[in-house]
Amino acid sequence: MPELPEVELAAVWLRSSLVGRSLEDVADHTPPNRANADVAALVAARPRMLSAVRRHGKQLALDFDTGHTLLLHLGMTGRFAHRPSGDVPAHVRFSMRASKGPWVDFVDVRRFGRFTWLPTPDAATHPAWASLGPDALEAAPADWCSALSRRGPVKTALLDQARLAGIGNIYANEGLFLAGIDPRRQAASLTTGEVEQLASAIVATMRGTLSREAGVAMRYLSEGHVENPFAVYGRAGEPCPRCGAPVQRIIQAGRSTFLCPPCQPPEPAAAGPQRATSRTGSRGP
DNA sequence: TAGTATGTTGGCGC
DNA sequence: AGCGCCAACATACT
Repeated sequence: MPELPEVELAAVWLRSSLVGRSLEDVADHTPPNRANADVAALVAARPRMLSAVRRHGKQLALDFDTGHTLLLHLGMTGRFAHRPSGDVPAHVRFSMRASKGPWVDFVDVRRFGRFTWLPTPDAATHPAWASLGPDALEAAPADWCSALSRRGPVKTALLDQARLAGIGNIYANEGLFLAGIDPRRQAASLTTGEVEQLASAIVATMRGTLSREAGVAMRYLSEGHVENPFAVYGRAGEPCPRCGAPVQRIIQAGRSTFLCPPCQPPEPAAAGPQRATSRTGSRGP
């Protein structure tokens, strides 16, 4: 379930499971007909230790003692899980095991996860990292303003990893609802105050997930269904938790958008140009 | 069976 | 050039 909070939890979990411990085994479980050169290179390098795990947005960098780095994106369904022993479950791509520890499996049902094996620890220069905007949990107010100063709907702008890194469909939807902003509004039409409200709503929702799932996420492979913890995401037709009106689902840029129309009204037409002008003017050269 | 799914990317058209 | 839209990627579930 990887957006920024889930990737951060994966990083924390990998650090506590593997970093600094003696690495006993690394195994490639990719089927031969889908062989992956980067996973093969990881195994062939025979690393003895995972030295550090870093995260930026939804990207992970696993630094090994050999000087190599595995860049890893979890895609839609990538996740790590403990396996005490026994048969390798379906959809495991590769596994690592520290001495006296369980196997740590990278599992990816839909196989949208992407790896890149780098010969240096300098992940920051790789395009997958260099092209990312500021991390959503670290971004300053000015970063949010500039990320949302371009054309296009605010919902779509939030999903652009080159503007702000780490926001996915869930947190974009939740943040816009909590801030009372219509996802269809032009990003550049938001006032500075609205941008600040949106930023704090997204950060608060992310921190909520981090604290709620700390120590709970990345459990064993078979887990029961978890209750949807979000206000509007995935709740089309259900009553809005604030006003009771039915949550509406629309499509933007091919992705589902959930909103409560009364709580997220369109921008009043008369105020539009004034707001856009005031913010643009304050950023002048 | 058809529709939908938390992400990214490349191609196409404006 | 830059931007938005959409299909594709692979698989599971309702």
